[in-house]
Parts: sequence; C-alpha cells; structure tokens
Amino acid sequence: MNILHELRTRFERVLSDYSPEPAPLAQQIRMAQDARFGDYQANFTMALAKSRGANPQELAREIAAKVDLADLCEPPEVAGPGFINLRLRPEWIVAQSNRQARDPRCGVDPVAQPLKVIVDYSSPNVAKPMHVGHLRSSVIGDALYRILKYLGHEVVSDNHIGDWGTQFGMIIYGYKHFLDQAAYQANPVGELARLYRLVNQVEGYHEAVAALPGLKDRFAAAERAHAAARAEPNPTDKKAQEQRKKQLKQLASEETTLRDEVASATKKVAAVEAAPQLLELARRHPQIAEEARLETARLHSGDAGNTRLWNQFMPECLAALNRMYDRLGIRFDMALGESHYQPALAAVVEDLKQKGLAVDSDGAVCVFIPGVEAPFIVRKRDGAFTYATTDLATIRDRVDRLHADLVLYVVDARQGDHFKLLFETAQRWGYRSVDLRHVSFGTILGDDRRPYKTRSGDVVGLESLIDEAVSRARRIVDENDERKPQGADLDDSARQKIAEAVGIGAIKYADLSQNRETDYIFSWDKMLALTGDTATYMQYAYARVCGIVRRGEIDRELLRQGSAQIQLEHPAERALALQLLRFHEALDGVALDFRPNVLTNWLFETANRFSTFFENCPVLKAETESLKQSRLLLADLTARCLERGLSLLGIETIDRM
RNA sequence: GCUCCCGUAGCUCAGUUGGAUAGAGCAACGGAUUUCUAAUCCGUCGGUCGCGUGUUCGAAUCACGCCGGGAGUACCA
Repeated sequence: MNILHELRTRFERVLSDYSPEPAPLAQQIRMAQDARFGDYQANFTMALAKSRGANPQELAREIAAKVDLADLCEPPEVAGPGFINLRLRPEWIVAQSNRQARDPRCGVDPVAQPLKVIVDYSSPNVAKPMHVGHLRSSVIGDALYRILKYLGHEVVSDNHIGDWGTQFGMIIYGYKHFLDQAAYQANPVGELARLYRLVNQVEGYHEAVAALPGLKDRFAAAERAHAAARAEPNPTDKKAQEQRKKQLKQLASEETTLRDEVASATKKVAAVEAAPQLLELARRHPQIAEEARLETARLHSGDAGNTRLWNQFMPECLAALNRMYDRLGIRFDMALGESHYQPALAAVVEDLKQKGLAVDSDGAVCVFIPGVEAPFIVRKRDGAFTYATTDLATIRDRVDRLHADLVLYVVDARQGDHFKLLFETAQRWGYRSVDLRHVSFGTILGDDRRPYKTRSGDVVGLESLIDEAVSRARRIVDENDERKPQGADLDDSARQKIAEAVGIGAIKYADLSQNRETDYIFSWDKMLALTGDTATYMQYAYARVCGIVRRGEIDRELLRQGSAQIQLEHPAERALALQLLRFHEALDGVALDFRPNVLTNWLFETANRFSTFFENCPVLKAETESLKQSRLLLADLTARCLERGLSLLGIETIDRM
C-alpha cells in the first residue's frame, strides 16, 4: 500500500470535475512538512483557484468536502492560503499496520505493469585492478537493480566489462617483453596489473619526453603574456576594467594549467630516470605506444597468438573481478563485455551508413547530430571501432533480442556527452520505443576537491579500501562488546562476521546516501564512519529488535501467525507505524528518478523513530500482555522492513552486534 | 569558444517535478544508564540558501544576468 498514491487517486476523482488534467494537480499532494499540519497536505488549490478565478480557501473547502476520505482520514482541514491538511485516522493506521505486519512483502505491492529493465553498471576494465572509482557505479547500480526487481519489474543486470580495448594490447605487449614468469605463476592477475602499469609508465615517459620542450615553451610564453598583461596600467573605464580582470584571470588559469602539465610531465620523466632499470627498459622500447596499439590491432584482426593470450588471461581476470564482487555481495545476470559485440560492429557501421546516418569525415566514420558540434565516431581512421560502436551494437542486442523497455547506464557524469550522442543516434537509427537513461553520478574528488585521477599514482584499490573498513569496524566491535554491562558475548568468528557486514555496509551507505548527482569527496573518515547517519545505525536498530526477541524467547514466525494486534497509543508507536507504512512510498521514490538516497533517507528516519520508540516504550515489560504483543509485532515489522530495505541496498544485517 | 554540473550551518550533505517558521549527520556544549544493546536518546548553539533582477498568492527550487569552482569538447573507454 502506497498511502500517497491512494490519497492522490481519491483526490483525482474529484479533481476531474475541475480540470481536464487532474493528475498533475493530484501530484501536488505531499507528505506534510510539519506535524502540526497533519500527515499529508494538498497544495493544488492555490494554482487551481487562480486558473478558475476562484477564492482558494473556498475552493479548498469545496473539494475537501467532496473527496471520499472518510475511511482513512479525519475530516480535512483547510489552512493558510488554501492548503488542505490531512490527518490519517488512528483506526486506519492500525488496520494497515496489522496487515503490513503479516505481509511477507512488508506492504509493498508489485507494479501492475512490469517493465523489462536492463541495468548496466560497474563495467570495469579487466586489465586494471578495481579502485574506488568503480565503487559508485557498482554500488548504485546494484541497489537500483535490487529495488526495481523488488518493485516487480523484470530486471536484468549486465556488467559491460572492458575486455577488448587498448589496455589489452598493453598487457599483451608487456607479457611478451617484460613477463616475470614466477610472479605470473604465483598471482597471474597481480602480474598482469604490474605489466599494465609498467607499459603505461614507459609510454607516459616517452610521451612526456617528447612533449616537454614544447610544453616548457608554451608555459614560458604564457608566463610572459600574463606578466605583460599585469604590467599594463589599469584602465579608468569601468567596462574596460572588468574586461581586463577577466583577461588576467584567463591568462593566470592558462599559466597554472601549463605549469601543472610541465610538472606532471617532469615527474613522469624523473620517475623513470631515477630507476636505472626502468630507464634502460624505456631506451630499449622507444616505440612502445605504437607497438602496444599494434598488439591490440592484431588481437582485433584475429591473430592466433594474441587470441590465445587473450583466452589465457580472461578467466584469471574474470575470477579476480568475481572475488571482489563476491565480497561486495554484487551479482550480475550477464557479463557481456565489449568482446561479445565485436562480431556485430561492422554490420552496425554498414547499417548506419546505408541509412545515411553515418558519413566519412577526415577518414573516420561519424554520425553528426544537428546542433551538436562533436562527432559521434563509430569507426576510427585506422579502421578500428570505438566504444560508440560497441554501445550501439549493445542497444541493438538489448532491444531486438532482450526486448528491453528501459536501459539504465550507471556511469560517471563526465560521460554525459557520450550518452547524449549515443541516445540521439540510437533514436535516429530506429530505436525509439526503448527508454535509455544515463543514471549519472558525480566524480570522485580528492581531499583537495580536485578530481580524483586514476593515473595520479595514489589510487586507492578497492581491496584495500574494504580491508581498511573491516578492520576499523572490527576495532569498534571489539571495544563495544567488551564494554557490555553483562560482559562480552561474541566469539572471534562472530565478531569478524559483524565487522564485515558493518565495514562493507559503511562503504556502501556512504555512497548511496548521497544524492548521486553531486560530486563525491573521497574521505576515509566519511566513508568508514560508524556513527550518525550510517548503515551501522540501521544495523544496530535491527540488532536491538533481535535482542528483544532473544531475551523474550519469542518465535517471530509464530508471533505473526498468532492473533496479536498492533495498537498505537503512544505517540512514538504511531510515528513508527506510520513511517513503516511509507516503505512503499520510499521505494517508488527511488524508482521515480533512480535515486537510492531516497531509500537511505527513509531507513534513517525509520531507525530514528524506532530508537525513540525503544526509549519510550518497553516491550517485554509492557503494562499488559496485549500491549506487549502489540509492541513485539511492531518491533518485528520494523526489523523486517529494515532488513529488507538494507538488503535492497546490498547491505547485510546481523542479529547481534 | 561551445556544452554541462555545482555553490545551503564551522565541516560533509538532504531538501521529494514552486508551498506554511530551510533540515540532518559530524564537530562544540549541557543532560539521560538499578529498566529489552549508550554503536543510543533528549536538549542548546549554529544560515544574507554565492550575488542581483525578474516570473507569482508563494522561490533554496523556475527564467535571465553576473561572481566563484569543476567537468567535457575528433579517433582512449
């Protein structure tokens, strides 16, 4: 039961007498912002009265009198300029709560018309170890997958892994020239990662050496230009002053950018020159970038040796990825990587050309979208396909074969331009019925608020992030357990299990609780915080219910099957029960714009209200047996909703902590 | 140059397609434990919602213009 939805439906029936478009008006029924205004409020009368030239308060009273709400609300009140305030009837809340307490789905009815949804997320490059940058896509995507599925949609998760790109050529080149056989035997993926980094570093070295003189010249020129502009007298005219200020700023920013580039290139060169072995290696492989590209090209054209290497590397790489996903509790229904679509790419380009969508330009094959300057390159000058081509082939497959209604791409906001072009091209190509959505999220920034760059060297690996989170959690678990008044009651394995759930939950929650659009500042303390608005708080509330149940030796299953009835006398009980009834609302809220933080908000509020209930309403020592049963049922329902809600975010619960 | 995003309390952020007196967490300070887990609860302090103009009954939210920060922008994905 979605209360909000129910109220809107009831109002809509009346509103159709007032407007040909009652739905948008009914949308203006909201949860009340202030408890004094009741539980829900209708805000549409002011706008409606305006368009009809009526008095809003009179209109509000008129509509309020017509709406059939008697079973679920107290008589509506009109307040202020024409708000209709709605307060739910206690009996109605009680009846709904009792129903919800017995409902295995926690009061969430499946959607009437399920959609076929494909959620595309995580998409790491198999050649490189996963790092914090992959976290957001993986965690947000997994949560959306679970939530949409729970709402009743037919959802498929797909890990569109990068297993066919330039990086593979680099690994193959590294494998052929720099392999440490013993290290590869011991830890294949670790050695491949080392090879990737090595090739990347040497490539970067040559690039930097080649670019440095030019960069230095440009930097010096920028410095001179900036100095010269500064030396000029300040004009007296106000407009000219502003213009000068702007110009100076621009020159300063150019200077800074070039200074950074020089510094970065110098650093790359210095790093290699500081290590004689590296330098020697670089000298022996002057064409490394070009050679690595050739290895990629050979792989793509079916070269037997490189294909054999690819087949040799892939299982190891995938196994390493899966170990990480296992630990994070993330699973995919399919993992169709770039290589999977390789055979289909030529046909995509041909088709685009035939339909007149793609044209030759500077030797490349591009789609041009009117109004957009940048081309959408589906085939490079050297004949290779790009990720644009792969993405188009993927859409074709997802629509033609999988019959997708909706495809979510959970990808960094910086790829917004790519998706804009991709979706536009797909439409023109004929894929109009499918809803393609870029579920974008903010960039991970460093502590200095500057974008967190993968190649900066200071990459925080996902593995070490998780280890750190778990060990921090373990320390808290130990401390807390030993401080218990009755004495510690957890053995080592129990503590470790709790630490895993709490630590990993903390990481996920930190990501999910933030509006996905905003940039994310990477901070150990924030990501691993275990007090306040964190997963731990919800897990703790859950564990407290389990504590009550344990202490009272209650069989929760039997409790639900029994005849106990929820009664809501104390304000804390009412507040909690009403909050629990809004579970469905919260999930619908997530689905509306694919924002998991709507669910984290709900969970936090729920745990909050439970804590208040816990302080004020003794359960096992309730005054009467029926009150005890009522509170047990309410606590059980709270636990089930918390457990369900957290699990929809991919966060585990533990019975004691 | 063009396109896009961001600017809310000391810090990190919410703010549900415009609603009533802008909310949390952290930090600071003060309380609460003979009572089901104090990883908690209750309270205090803290804000020209970057600035300005406009749209209207009503703006943190919408439009336009500034200021400040960031991202993307032809063959990497």
